[in-house]
Amino acid sequence: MKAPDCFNCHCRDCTILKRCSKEWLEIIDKEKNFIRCKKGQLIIPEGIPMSQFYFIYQGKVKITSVGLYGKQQIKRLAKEGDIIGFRGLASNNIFSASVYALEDSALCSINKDLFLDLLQANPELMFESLKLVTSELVRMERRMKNLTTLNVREKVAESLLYVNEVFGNPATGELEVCLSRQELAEIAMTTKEQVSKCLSEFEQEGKIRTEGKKLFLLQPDALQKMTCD
Amino acid sequence: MKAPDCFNCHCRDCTILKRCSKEWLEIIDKEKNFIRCKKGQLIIPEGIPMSQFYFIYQGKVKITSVGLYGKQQIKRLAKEGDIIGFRGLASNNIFSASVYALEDSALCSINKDLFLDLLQANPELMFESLKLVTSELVRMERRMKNLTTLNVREKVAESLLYVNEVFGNPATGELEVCLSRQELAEIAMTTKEQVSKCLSEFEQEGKIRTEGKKLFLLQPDALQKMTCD
DNA sequence: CGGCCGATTGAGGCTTATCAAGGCCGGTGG
DNA sequence: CCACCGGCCTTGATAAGCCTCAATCGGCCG
Repeated sequence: MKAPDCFNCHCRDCTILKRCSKEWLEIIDKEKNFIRCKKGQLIIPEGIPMSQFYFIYQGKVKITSVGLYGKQQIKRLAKEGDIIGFRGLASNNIFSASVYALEDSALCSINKDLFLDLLQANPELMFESLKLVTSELVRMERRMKNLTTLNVREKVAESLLYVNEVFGNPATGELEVCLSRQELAEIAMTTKEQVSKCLSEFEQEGKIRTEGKKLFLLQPDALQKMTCD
Repeated sequence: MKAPDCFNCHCRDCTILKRCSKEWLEIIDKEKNFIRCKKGQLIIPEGIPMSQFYFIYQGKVKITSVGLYGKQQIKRLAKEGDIIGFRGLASNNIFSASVYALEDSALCSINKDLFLDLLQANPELMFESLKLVTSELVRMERRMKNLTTLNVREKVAESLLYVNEVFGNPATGELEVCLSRQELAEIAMTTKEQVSKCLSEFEQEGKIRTEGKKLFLLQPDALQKMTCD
């Protein structure tokens, strides 16, 4: 696959490109890097200085970080059109998480300084970015509340809803992503065994359906009722 | 106490006023509301539409929200100069938390629309707001990681550090705020009994010192080492 | 001085993590 | 084509950590 051009990008409608003048599009198109990666591959390692902004051109990724005793946590899931790098705007420039490809993916990146220039030159984009970061903050606080007050069963339900929010097919209820039990556990902050048991229960209760590796949410409302909001 | 005027406010150096032109200061001064409240009082109730931005003029507050089964959680602590209301920028306009005064306090508020106008008219303020919200997001993610991966003892340590970050006196190590064991538990997401036990341990180990209702951090580094970062 | 509220400390029980055994594929090689 | 292997998933037993409950203590205020 060769690097796409920004003018005809299928992500033209995303937060950033949508609000760029022709001149800025040209600059970005010229300056951008293009990165391809295979399923499972580490794209950005934890701990490096955050000098780039990344845009997911294609595919799905997970953003993880590792805590005490090597305990893994999946902080966020992202897909085509999403942006990675805003957290670098806070004083600390070190990237505090790793990004892995959940399937074959492709990303574009531009230098952080270039993005900052673009922000300054484009008030509308700045405002959109503020709203974007704010809504991430709100979502993070909701997840925090769920993960710290709910029991295991409820946390697994909440996590399924989160995965559905990002990767779910509203028509079929299918979670169109391949996550292992271990990965679901790292979203729900529990163990793979507990996830397994909860999924079995949910299936018996008719709330979800499994079909090989596929997962369908049959009664998202029933899951919703188990969580806080 | 009568309403202060914005030109001579002791918070003139805060995020907002610092970046206001004289004209805007006049408008804000004229449009602002001034609210006083006693210790323990509910200032903003959960669930109301978010139509105002609040600035803490004086005092200390806690921002709490209640989860399933009435379980309380303290999401954030704030003090003089801090701003409450950015979360209203996300699509959902409902305020998802309550604000209580931890001591006698005073707040100024302005209409959300006025603040939005001010933002649009002032790119520098917009950018500062973006950085502010981003750093809140980063801090929230760090707390989330701590509260979901650490054991009780470590969570209590982390919570003491958080309180210290907001209300701590760097010179003496004193946490200059009066929080009950129950409130500390709602920060650490555990029970008041566990907090009590951990504090006793920490004191025996020389990490903290209690003096009546006062709390001093003697070895913040030792507490730090127990957490993730 | 008595009563009340919050803090402390200990005992018991519940939830959840850990460990272990067995099952179900998908891939590989004979 | 089939046997074998390895990885992941499932399920049950066990153990540890934490919450809940209860009793006691201590300070504060009337």
